[in-house]
Amino acid sequence: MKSKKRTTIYDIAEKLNIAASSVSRALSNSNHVNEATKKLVLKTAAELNYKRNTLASNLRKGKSKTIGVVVPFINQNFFSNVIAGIEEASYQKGYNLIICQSNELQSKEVKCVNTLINQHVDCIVISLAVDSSDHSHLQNAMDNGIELIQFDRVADELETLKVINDNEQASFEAVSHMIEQGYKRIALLEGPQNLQIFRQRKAGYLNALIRHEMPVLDELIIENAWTKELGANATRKLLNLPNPPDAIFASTSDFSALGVLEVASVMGIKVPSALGICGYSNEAFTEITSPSITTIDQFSVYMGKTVANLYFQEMENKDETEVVPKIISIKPKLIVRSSTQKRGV
Amino acid sequence: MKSKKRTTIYDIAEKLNIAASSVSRALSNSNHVNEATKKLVLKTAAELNYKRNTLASNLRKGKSKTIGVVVPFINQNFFSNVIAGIEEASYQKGYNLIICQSNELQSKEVKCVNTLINQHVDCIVISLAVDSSDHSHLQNAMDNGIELIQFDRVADELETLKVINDNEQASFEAVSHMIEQGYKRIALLEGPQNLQIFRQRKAGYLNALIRHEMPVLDELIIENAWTKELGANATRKLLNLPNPPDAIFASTSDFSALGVLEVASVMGIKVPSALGICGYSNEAFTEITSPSITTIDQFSVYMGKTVANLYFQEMENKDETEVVPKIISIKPKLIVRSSTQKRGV
DNA sequence: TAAATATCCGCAATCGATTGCAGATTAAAA
DNA sequence: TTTTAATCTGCAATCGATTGCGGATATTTA
Repeated sequence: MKSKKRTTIYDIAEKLNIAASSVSRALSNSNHVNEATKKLVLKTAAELNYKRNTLASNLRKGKSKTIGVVVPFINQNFFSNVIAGIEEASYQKGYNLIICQSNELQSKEVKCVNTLINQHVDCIVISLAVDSSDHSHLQNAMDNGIELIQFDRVADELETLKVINDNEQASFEAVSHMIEQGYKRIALLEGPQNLQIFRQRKAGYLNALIRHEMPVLDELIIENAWTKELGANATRKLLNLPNPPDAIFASTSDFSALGVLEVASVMGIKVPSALGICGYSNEAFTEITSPSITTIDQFSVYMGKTVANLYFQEMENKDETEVVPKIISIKPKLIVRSSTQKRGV
Repeated sequence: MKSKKRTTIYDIAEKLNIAASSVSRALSNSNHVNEATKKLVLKTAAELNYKRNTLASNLRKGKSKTIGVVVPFINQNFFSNVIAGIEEASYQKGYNLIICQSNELQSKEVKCVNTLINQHVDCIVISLAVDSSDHSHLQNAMDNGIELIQFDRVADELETLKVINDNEQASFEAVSHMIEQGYKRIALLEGPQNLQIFRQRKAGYLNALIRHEMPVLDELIIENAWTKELGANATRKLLNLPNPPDAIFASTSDFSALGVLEVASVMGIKVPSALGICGYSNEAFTEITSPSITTIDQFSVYMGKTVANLYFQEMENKDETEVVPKIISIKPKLIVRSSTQKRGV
C-alpha cells in the first residue's frame, strides 16, 4: 500500500494511445483538445484514480498557489481567528496555506520566512514577532518575487501591502469613554514600544487625555505589561501608590486586563465603582468575567479575509502600470461592558 | 522587483565553471565533493542569494517534507492548540504544515484531503468533521502512499495510526466525582453519537452510574447539546422538569457548560449547591467564570506533539517488517473547580 | 476542385534539483 | 615504477506537468 507508484499523465496517455500533452490539455480543460478525447481522458483519469502532481505543475508554471502565514503563536485567539479568515477566503480561490509560528522570536521568524521562500509560496502574510527589529528577511522575500502582506504588527518602513487596525483611534475612544464615565486618574499598561501597534495605542491614550484637558501622569504609565502576570504585577504597583489610579486601560491585551481584575478582586477593590478596567481584543472570556470587561473588538476573522482578498485583488491588477503600496485600516469597535460603567448606561 | 528570475544551481555552476551536479552535492553537504569546492559553492550561493527550489527538490525526491492537517475549525481552542503542538514538533524536524479546515462538513473535508493528496504531502493528520460518515477519501489518501494519522475524532474502522483521549475513563471519573459530592440526579448533555468520542463519553457516564448503583434516567439524557445555545436550551428543559436534575454533565464541551451556567444564573439556581456543573476541554474561560467550572483537560498541545512525533517515529521504523496500526491514548485529567464542590474540598 | 482557415494532436524543450554511472585525477600500496 | 584503491567530477536521465511550435486532418470559402 505504501509509496505505491501513482498514476501520471503518461499512464493515461499510454493507455489511450495518445500523447501526454493531450492528456495534460484535457485535464486542464484547454480548448485545444477534442471534446471526445477530453471526455475519454477524464473518464480514464477517474478510473485510474489519477491525482495531478501539484509539485510538478507548480514547478513548471512557476507559481505555487500557496500563501505562507507567519504569526507569533497559532493558538492565540486573535491569530487563530485571522488565520481562519485567511483560510476561508483562500480556499474559495483554490489557494493553500502554509502556517508557521515565530514564537515571538526574530530568529525563528527569519527561518520561517526562508522556508516559505524555498517553498516558492506566492505570498507571505506576516504579523511581526515582538522582538523583530531587522527586516532584511522580509525584503529578501520581496526580492524573490513574493508578494508580502503585513497585518496588525507591521514594520512601517517596509513598503508593502498592509492591513492594520486603527489602534490610535480605538484607544482614543476607549480612554474618552472612561473619562466620560467620570474616571479621573486613568493608568495605562503599555506594550513593547518597538511595535507600532503599542505606540499607536499609547498615542491614542495621550491624545484622549490632552483633548479632555487632563494631566498626563508618568507614574500611571507602566511599561511592558502585556501578559496576565505582568498586568497583575503592574496593578499591584499602581494600587499601592500614595495616589492610586481610579481606572486602568490595559492597552496590551485582555489577558493583561484579566490580571488587573484578579488583583483588584483580591485587594477588595470594587470594579467598576472604585476602579475602571478596559482591555483590548475582545477575547471570548471578557464577556463572562464578573464584572464583564469593556474591551475593543478587532474583527479578527474579517481581518484575515481582508488580507487574503487584498492579495487576490492585487494579483488581478498586477499587470497595471504601477502598484501603489496599499494600506487597509480596519476600524475596531469599542465594546462597553460592566467594568467601566461607573455611572451606569 | 517582482517575479525576477531566481538564482539556481546552474547559475552557481556557471559562475564557478563546474557542473550543476557538483553544486547540488555541495549544497546538500554530500561527502562526494571536495571540501574546497564545497566551501566555494556555499560562499557563492550566499553571494548570489541562492534559495533552493523546494518544489523541484521534492519532485525529484518524491517526498515533500510536508504534513497536511485537517480540522473542523482552526480557531477553536482545542484544535489551534493541537496544531501549535504539531507545528512545534514538525518545525524541529524541518517539516512544513499545510492547514485546512473542514468547517464540520464532509464535503469540504473530502476536498481538503484531495488537495493534500495533490500536494504530495507525506502525512495527513485529521480530526473528523461531525457529519463525516463515508471515509473513502481517507482510504484514498492511504492508497496514494500517504501516512494517515487520526486524532481525537477518529473513525474506528479505519486501520491507521491514532492519537486519542481516553474519553470513557475521563467521563467516568467526572461523573464519579459528582456522585461522591452527593449529587443524586445527574443529567447528561451528549454530542452527536456518530462520533466515537461522544459515544465514549456517554459510556463513561453510564458506567459511573451503574458502578455506583444509581438509576439511569432517560429523561436526564439530552441529545445533541453541543454548543452554548443548545446547552442552554437543554438546561431550560431539564430544570423545568417536574423532577429536575441536581447536576449536569456537559460532556460535549465547556461552551455547553457555559450555557448551563448562564441559564442557572438567570433562573436563580445556586451553583454548586443546588446544581452541579461539569464541562469538557478545560477552555481558558472555565477558570474565570463564577463559579469556576469543573472540567476535563485534554492536554491538547501535548496531543499535537504526540501526533507529530508518532509520525516521525513511524518513518524511522518504516523499513521494519510490518507496521502495526498504533493507537496512543492520552489520559485526560479531571480539573475539579467550584461548580461541582457541593460538599467542599 | 483548389485554396484558405480552423481544429487537433504530438514532439520536444522546459521548470530546478538530484543521482547512478563512468571517467579522471590523486593517493596509497605493492 | 606499476597496480590498486580512493576521491572527485561531469554527463545525462529523471521526477511529472506544461506549452510553443509545426504538422496533419477536417472544415470552410473561393
